[in-house]
Amino acid sequence: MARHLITSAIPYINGIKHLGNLIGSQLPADLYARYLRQRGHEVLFLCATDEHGTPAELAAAKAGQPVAEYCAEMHAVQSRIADGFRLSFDHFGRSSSPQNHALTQAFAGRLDEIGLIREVTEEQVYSKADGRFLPDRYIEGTCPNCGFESARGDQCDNCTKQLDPTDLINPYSTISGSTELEVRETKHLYLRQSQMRAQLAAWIDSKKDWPILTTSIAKKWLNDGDGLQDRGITRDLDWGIPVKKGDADWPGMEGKVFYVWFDAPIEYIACAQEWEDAGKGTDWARWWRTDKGADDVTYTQFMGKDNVPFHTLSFPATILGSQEPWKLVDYIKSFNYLNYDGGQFSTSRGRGVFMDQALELLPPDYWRWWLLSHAPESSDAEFTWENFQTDVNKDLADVLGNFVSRITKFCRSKFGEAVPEGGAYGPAEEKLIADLTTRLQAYEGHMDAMEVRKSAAELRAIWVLGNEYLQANAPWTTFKTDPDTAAMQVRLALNLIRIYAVLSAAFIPDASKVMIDAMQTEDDAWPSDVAAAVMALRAGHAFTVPDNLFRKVTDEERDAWADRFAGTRE
RNA sequence: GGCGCGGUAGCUCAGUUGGUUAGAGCGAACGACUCAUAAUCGUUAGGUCGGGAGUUCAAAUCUCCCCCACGCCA
Repeated sequence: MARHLITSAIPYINGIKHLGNLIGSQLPADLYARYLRQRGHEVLFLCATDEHGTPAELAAAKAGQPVAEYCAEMHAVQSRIADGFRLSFDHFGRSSSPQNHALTQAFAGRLDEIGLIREVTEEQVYSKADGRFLPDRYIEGTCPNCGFESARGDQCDNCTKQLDPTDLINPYSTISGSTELEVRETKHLYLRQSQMRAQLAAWIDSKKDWPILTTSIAKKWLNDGDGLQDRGITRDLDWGIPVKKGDADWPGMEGKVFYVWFDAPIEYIACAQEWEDAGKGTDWARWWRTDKGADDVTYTQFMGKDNVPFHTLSFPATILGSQEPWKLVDYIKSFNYLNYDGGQFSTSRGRGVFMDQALELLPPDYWRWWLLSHAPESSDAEFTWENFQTDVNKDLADVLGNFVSRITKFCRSKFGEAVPEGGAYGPAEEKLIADLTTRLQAYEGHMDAMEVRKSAAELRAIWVLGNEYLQANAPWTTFKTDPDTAAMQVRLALNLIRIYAVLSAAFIPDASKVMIDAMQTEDDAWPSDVAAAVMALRAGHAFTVPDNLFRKVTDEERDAWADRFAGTRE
C-alpha cells in the first residue's frame, strides 16, 4: 500500500482535443490510476483545464461570449467528454479557479522575496483598435527580406527569416486587421531561471530511471546555446491571474496578469485544493507538502513530449525556487505523437478524429483499447482506420467478447444459468493456472513500469489463454461422454470471466463492469493467487448471459469514417 | 542549416549491459474444431534488421560516413 499522486497534462480550454491528445497524457494516466487503485494503493488523480491566455480570449470573442463565460462552458464540455471516456479524475479542475489565483500569487511573491524575479522594461506592439498588446504571432505584415505579404511578427513563413514585429512593412493585427499599431513601452516580470540552472541540472541528473525522451529534451533546454534563459512570467492581458505579491499589490504591475506557462502547472497543486473544497476529500496538503505528510507520496506526471520542458524545468524552477517544501515530481512519463493516416491530426483542417466525434461513433472501450495498445511510447505511432478495425474486431470482439459469449451460452444450454459443479481441477487446469500466474506477473510488471503497450499485449495473451483452454479441452465434446468433467471445465471458464473482468478494468472499464455484472458477483479482488481466484465463483452461483460485449466495426463504417475524417483539404 | 527521435517480416511493433538457428500480434496459406459474435485453436511461409565502411572471436545491438521520414530550433 503506497500513496500515488498522478497528474495528466492539463488541456487548453479552446476547443475539443483529438485522439492524439487523449493518448498523449489523459488516457495512460487514467490507466495507471485505475490500476494502482485496484492494487489497493491510495491514489489522487488530478487534471484540469488550462484557461488563460490570448487564444482563450480570441476563441471567446469569436463565440461572442465573455471569456469567463466561454471558459466555464468549455470546461463543462471537456469535463463531460472526459466522463465519456471514463477518465477517472478525482477532480477535474480549472486553472482560473480562486485557489489557483491565490496560489500563483503566493508563489510569485515568494520567488520575489528570494530574489528570483526581476523587472524588465521592453517595447511591444500595441493595437489601438484591439485595445491590447499583440503577441508576435498575432501581427502580420510584409517581410522586409523577401516581400512575402503574410509574414508573422516572429518569423517569415516564406523565407524563414527570424523577425521582430517592428521589422514588418505595413504591419497589421491579425485579430482585427487594424493597421493602427504602435510601439509602447511596458514592464514585465522575469523568472531568473538562469540562476537555477545548476540546481535544475543536478536534479535532472539524479533521475536515472527517467525515459531518454524525457531527459534528453530537458538537457537540451538546459545546455543548448547560452543555457537556460530567464523567462517572462507576465503579460498585458485582461484575462488571467492579476499580478500580485501574495495578496498584496505589486507596484508598477497594475492591470497585468501572469503568463499562462507560469500559472498553469501551479494548477496541479491548486487542483488538489479544489478537490478538497469541493468536498471530495480532505487534507490536500498531505499530497503536496512534504512537511505535511507528502514525503511518502510518489508523484507521476503524464504528458506529451511537447510539454516536457515545462515539467522538467519551468515548473520545477518555480517549486525549487520557492525554497518551500513542495512535492517535486518523481517520474515523468512522456509520449510521442499519434499521427493520423500518414499525417498529423489537424484542428484547422478538420483532419482526424476528435474526442466528441469518437464517442459518437463507438463506445469508449473501443477507443481506450486501441489507443492504449498503440500508445506512442518509443516513437510516433500511426492511426489508420484499417488497423483500428482489424485490431478492435479481433482483440475485443473475437478474442475477449466471443470467449465470454461462447462459454456463458454453452453453460446455459447444458447446465443452466448457474455455475456447475463437476469434479476437482485436474492437470489441464493446473497448467492453465500456472500459465495464467506467469502471465499475470508479467502483466503486473509492465503495469507497474507504465509500459502501456506491453501491458496491453500481455492482457490480450491472458484472454487468449481462455480460448486455448476451451479449444484444447473441448467441454462440448467431453459433455457427450463425461458431463461431470465438462461441468468442471465450464466452472473454470466461468471463473475466468470474473478474473478477466478484474484484470481488464483499467483498459476497458465498461466491458469489465458488464462481465462482473453478468457473473453477479461483488468480488472484484485482484487475482494475485490465481489458484484461489479460479474458485471464487462456486458451484450453484447464478449468472446471466450478457449481450455481446463488443460488436464489430464493418467495412462500410470503416470506409465512411475514413472519408468523413480525412479533412477538408490538404 | 543545427539538433533530436526513428528507419527490424505485407501491416503495427518487441528486441535487456554486443553472444547460439532475429521475436509477437495482425494479415496470408493449410489443418483441427463446431460451444460461440462466419468466432476459436494449431501449423507453416515471410526479414542479407535503411545503405556502406570499421572495431571485435562475435553486431540489429558499439564507431564513422551517407540516404530516407518525422519533429524541434535557428
